[in-house]
Amino acid sequence: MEKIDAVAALAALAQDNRLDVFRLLVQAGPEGMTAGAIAEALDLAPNTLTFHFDRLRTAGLATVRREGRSMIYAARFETMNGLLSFLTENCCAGAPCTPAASCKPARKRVKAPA
Amino acid sequence: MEKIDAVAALAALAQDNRLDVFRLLVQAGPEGMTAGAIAEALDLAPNTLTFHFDRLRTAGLATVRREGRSMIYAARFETMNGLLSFLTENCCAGAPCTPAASCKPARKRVKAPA
DNA sequence: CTATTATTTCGATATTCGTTGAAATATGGA
DNA sequence: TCCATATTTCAACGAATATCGAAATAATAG
Repeated sequence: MEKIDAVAALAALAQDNRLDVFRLLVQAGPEGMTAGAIAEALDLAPNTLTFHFDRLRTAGLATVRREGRSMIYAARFETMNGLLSFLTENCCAGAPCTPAASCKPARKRVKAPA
Repeated sequence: MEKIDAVAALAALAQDNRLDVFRLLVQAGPEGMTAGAIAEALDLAPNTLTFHFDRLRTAGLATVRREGRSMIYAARFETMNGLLSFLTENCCAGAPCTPAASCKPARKRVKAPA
């Protein structure tokens, strides 16, 4: 990950509500979560939430897909992984630290088949 | 590390010049570096630099000490370590990921004895 | 088509941010 | 003491940020 992308990802996560959103997306796993469910869980106005989603997407930390009337957002673990690698490398500055952080999706949540 | 501290640390690192400053501090190791040396290395105005140092210090990512006319700034690896732990935990959401990132100071730079 | 639900877009606003220039402060040297 | 060096403080400024209310858009149900 390039420095410019790391800064973008850091900035995306450096906000209270947005960090909560991302945490929720991480917990939701690759399946993702509807904007409405997140709005309800965090008690955020839908337009405010859209603003935060845009930030996360621009930083490469989230993806969207439409499903019926709902927009389903999901975390991009790959980018988070890249950020952790960047920070670990730049924190340890060439010294042989721990192998580097790694980020994998939470266990796939089993949903009742629709 | 609490969420509020993580947000503070993320925000402190989420800025181009400030991230450069921190990277430089990390490379300098526990010995630290004078404000002037950093200003020269990054071509930043001294007052701008003071502003960024304040942010890093408030976030717990740097410390200062005076030495003669110079102020010597050093990275707080402990806080960086805490941030990496926080992100790793909140990224993997309970799933057994890699042991967690760890951040140790870079090898002590051997300076020619004054 | 009309109404309802889910989300986004737009405009406004208060706040915070990063940078600058000028002046102040602190330390050490002549 | 007077001067140079190193850094901070202060005031100002434009730009970006986070939030809100109102209106617009997309999709489905009736």
